[in-house]
Amino acid sequence: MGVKHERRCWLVKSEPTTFSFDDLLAAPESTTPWDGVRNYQARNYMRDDMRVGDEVVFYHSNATPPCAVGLAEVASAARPDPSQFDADSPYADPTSDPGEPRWLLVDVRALRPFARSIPLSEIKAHPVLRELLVARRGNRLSVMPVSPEHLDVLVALAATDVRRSAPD
DNA sequence: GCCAACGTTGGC
DNA sequence: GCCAACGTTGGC
Repeated sequence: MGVKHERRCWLVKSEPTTFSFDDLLAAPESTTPWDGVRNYQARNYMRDDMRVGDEVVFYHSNATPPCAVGLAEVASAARPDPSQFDADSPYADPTSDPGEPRWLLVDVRALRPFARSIPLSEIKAHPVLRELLVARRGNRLSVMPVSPEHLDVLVALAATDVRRSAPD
């Protein structure tokens, strides 16, 4: 028997007015290069820890309400982010050395939208999900780890109908 | 639009 | 190496 890889799970943020989960679903192969990450910690997660097939929660930031909207997966290993060398890109970094690019990206592929989106308010109020990094005050990472246990809770919650406040 | 939190920059 | 200034993120 081969050695079983431990699951690694992630959450990525995107502003839906810039790039939404629907945009990802509509992209060729439902896949896009996750470019523009300009934070060292987020870059290091992509470079050192992300593997093809890792599950990814897609989160809409700066949305009304901010919420987790669907499931995606890592679809490539980390590679240089071309936008850092594109002078016309808002993500251009003229100080990055093409021989040793500073910024990396991975491809992200949409798997399926959640049956219902889970708003941040519900994540914060949830006894387990409140531990998520995205629920922590002041957190600004655009790529962050999520434990498999937390991801499972979130996915199960997102598969349910909106909870009724009273039985019929 | 406001502002708290955070990362980065640069003077010293 | 410290830290104030600044820019950005992102919830509200």
